[in-house]
Amino acid sequence: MKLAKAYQPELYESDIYALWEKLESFKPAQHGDPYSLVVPPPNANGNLHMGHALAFALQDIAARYQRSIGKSVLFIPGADHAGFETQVVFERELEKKGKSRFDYSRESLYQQIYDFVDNNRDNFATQIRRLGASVYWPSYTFTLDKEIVRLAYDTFRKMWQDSLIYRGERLVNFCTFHGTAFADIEVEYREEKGTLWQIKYPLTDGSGSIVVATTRPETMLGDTAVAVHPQDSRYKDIVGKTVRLPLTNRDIPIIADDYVDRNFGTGAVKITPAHDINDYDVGKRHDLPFITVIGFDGRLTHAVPERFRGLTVVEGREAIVKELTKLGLQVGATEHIHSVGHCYKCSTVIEPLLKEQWFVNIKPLAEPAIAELKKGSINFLPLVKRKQLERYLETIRDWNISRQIAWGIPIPAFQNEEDPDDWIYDERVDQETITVNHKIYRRDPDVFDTWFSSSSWPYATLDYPDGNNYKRYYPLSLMETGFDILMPWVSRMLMLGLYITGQIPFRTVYLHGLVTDKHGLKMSKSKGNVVNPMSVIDKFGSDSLRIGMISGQTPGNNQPYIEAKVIGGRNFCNKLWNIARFVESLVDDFNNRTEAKTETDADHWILLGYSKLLETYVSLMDSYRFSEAFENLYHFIWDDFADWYIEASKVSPNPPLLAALLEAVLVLAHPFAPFLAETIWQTLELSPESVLSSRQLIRLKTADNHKANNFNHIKDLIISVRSTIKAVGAKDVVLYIRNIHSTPENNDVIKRLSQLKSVESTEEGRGIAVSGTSIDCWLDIDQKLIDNYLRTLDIKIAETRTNIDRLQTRLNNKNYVDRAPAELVNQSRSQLVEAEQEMENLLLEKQRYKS
RNA sequence: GGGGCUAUAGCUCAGUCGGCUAGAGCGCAGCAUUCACAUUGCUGAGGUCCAUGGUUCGAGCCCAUGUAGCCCCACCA
Repeated sequence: MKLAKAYQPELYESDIYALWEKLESFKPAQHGDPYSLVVPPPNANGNLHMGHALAFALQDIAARYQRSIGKSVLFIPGADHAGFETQVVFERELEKKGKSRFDYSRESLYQQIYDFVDNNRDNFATQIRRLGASVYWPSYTFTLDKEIVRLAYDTFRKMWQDSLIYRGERLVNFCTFHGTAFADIEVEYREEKGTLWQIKYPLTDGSGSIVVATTRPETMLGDTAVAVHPQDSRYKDIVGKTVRLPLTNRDIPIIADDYVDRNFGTGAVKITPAHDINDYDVGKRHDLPFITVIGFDGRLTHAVPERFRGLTVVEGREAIVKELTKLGLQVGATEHIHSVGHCYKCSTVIEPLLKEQWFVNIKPLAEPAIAELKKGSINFLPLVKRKQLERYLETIRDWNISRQIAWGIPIPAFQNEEDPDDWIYDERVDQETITVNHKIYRRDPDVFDTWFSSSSWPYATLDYPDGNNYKRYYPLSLMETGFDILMPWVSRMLMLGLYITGQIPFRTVYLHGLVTDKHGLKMSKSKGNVVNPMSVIDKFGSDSLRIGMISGQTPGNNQPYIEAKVIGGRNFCNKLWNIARFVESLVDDFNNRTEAKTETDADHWILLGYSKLLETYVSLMDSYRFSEAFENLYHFIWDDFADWYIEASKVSPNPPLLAALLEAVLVLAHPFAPFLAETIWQTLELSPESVLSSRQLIRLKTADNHKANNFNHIKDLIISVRSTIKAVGAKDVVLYIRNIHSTPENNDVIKRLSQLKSVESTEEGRGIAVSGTSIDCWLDIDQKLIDNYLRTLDIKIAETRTNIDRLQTRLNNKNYVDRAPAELVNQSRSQLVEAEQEMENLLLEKQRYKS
């Protein structure tokens, strides 16, 4: 089969992926050291975005590279039910039909969302295939798969038995629009302008009053104390007295607590234990009553005077301030900037509300994780993220794992109808009530936080505890994910991994940054700056997208999506394609070719280049420096192979060597351009038994360094000649080259690549001397151009002088000579000798033309 | 309030152990054109490595301070 003139990815990509699947190319090899990685499961309901394109590129490059060095690679794909996220998406669908989640039972809602996600699954898997991800599909895992649910239950039960789970009425972050609680980390804080009101609370005994400062007057109806600082002399005498809470007939105590900041506001704080996290702590310390005045619907409750009941928080605030003002109790209002928590989906202000929830006592889990981090047993890229994670774990609060949504794993806990404190663990979650010991228990309607189950991902996907995969591939070699989920996900995987398996869950964590638009702004639908990876593939091909994403990429930094980089990738693919076409034109049968012999200087030079490349490539790939590895490969293929070696080949072709080089280079390129490399491999029918994707790195024969270096001199000469010809504006020039440097074949290369009229061997110099090369040679240029030549000569003389001065200054510095490594000093010395020689030649040359 | 990141060519970014003339891609200027490839080739211009101070024989890199932009965490009633 012949290669077409230009690479058209759309003609090949889907066939190539199908071929890989048919041949089970991504099935882990029987032999070889294990290397494992798991896709951080994208939301099963959605389309992949640019962040996924980057993540899959990085992961797949790692996987393919590791296969090429003989590892047994297990690369596991998966999808996340993404509880709350997905329910929100589904609710929007319902909304379009004029329905809401309240129209259905929890079971029905679950089933509908399940079907909805199931319908989208093909779409999702197709996109992963289009990205070329070399995942092993039979190991595909979904976060609601039986085994995953099983593990979530086992984990919950183990924690229950270890007394790490407790149920408590705590303040939770509650979104009154979505009707569910969130973990601390899910709340989005924003700086906002608010008002700080000063409100006078009269003392019950009529002996005066105390003024408190608050941004939330509506919660005063739930106040159960006023707090001042114990050392605050202003209030010393009234601590222990009570105040009559305005708008109510309750008397509440004035207490002393050093939580209070004397310098803020009036130094007196109203304490509302049921609606503020700090007040909650104060309330606990002082054993105050908890009065809930805001309900889960975001409206004032029955605990407030009738005229305020049912008002929203905002309405209540207005009404209360109005009434206080009328009573003369509102004695000040100043603008105040503070940060307010919002629901990250709907922006509703998060209310801290008292709610019974399941919590994980996190300290015992965090401590071993911190210890592992400190030991450095996990390699972080970038390293700085390790410290950040450590700090996060040191201050982490207990983890609320209940969510009040339908889409998720039901919590396997039941409550005694008679005794609310009697909770039992039971997995019969398909039943609303169960009977145990003649007592009726009612199922907790809540589901687990998504992170609770997805944090078991590293071992759950490996069939913990009995699976062979677990035994062979745990801990994972690599966890590649976005740095935005370092805290919510990576931290929890680490804690759970240690807790359940007793081992770290992964050896290396690679964190990529956010893919922004070209101006560095976050991509979002509302800004209209979203680029869809699938349309990029349509336009430029999958490999081009991949190369565009990883070139210049480093871990931990955001990176803009730049189309020019994708185009650069496309051009590279085209270059490699055309190299293959050139080689194809010289080789009849790739499988029955004679062994490559090394003949010309160019042959030795390219072989030496390849072996250097191979060494650099392996060391960079091993340390996850993909961008640099690719850059080296890119320049070898484009500059060395195409621009020099192939050009030289046109003078004296060595087809077997060209074929061997092409083959070798395709193996190195395939992690970066898998579709292209495989297409060439298949089309040229290289090693027909195996696809490229299971081919290991190829070591070529060694080169003669002396001959290779000879070609370097030829290269320098050609560059100098080109540059000189251009500078003086000559055409059709003859080059004379001294006999000892000359071989007929190199002369032909020089002639061709410098576009000379001819190259002739000579004993004596004729014409102008070519500088910047160690080969003695002369260009026979037209006398009329001598002035131009002298000008370029002067420029060169000036440059050389600068160089000599710099080297001399350095060598005159006694400290340098004494303290710098001898190797370096010697290098400087020989550089100086060289430069001086060059100067001498240049001056002589100038002298020749002076008259 | 605590912690962190970033600042290098017109643009987007690399730069590992500090090593001497700081790189890439794109863009720009000029030249080339039936040749594997115009998705091309060749030649070239373009930098106070944010600022100041320090350490060092030597600093883009290490230390200190500052400036600008960004992020994370946590509490501000």
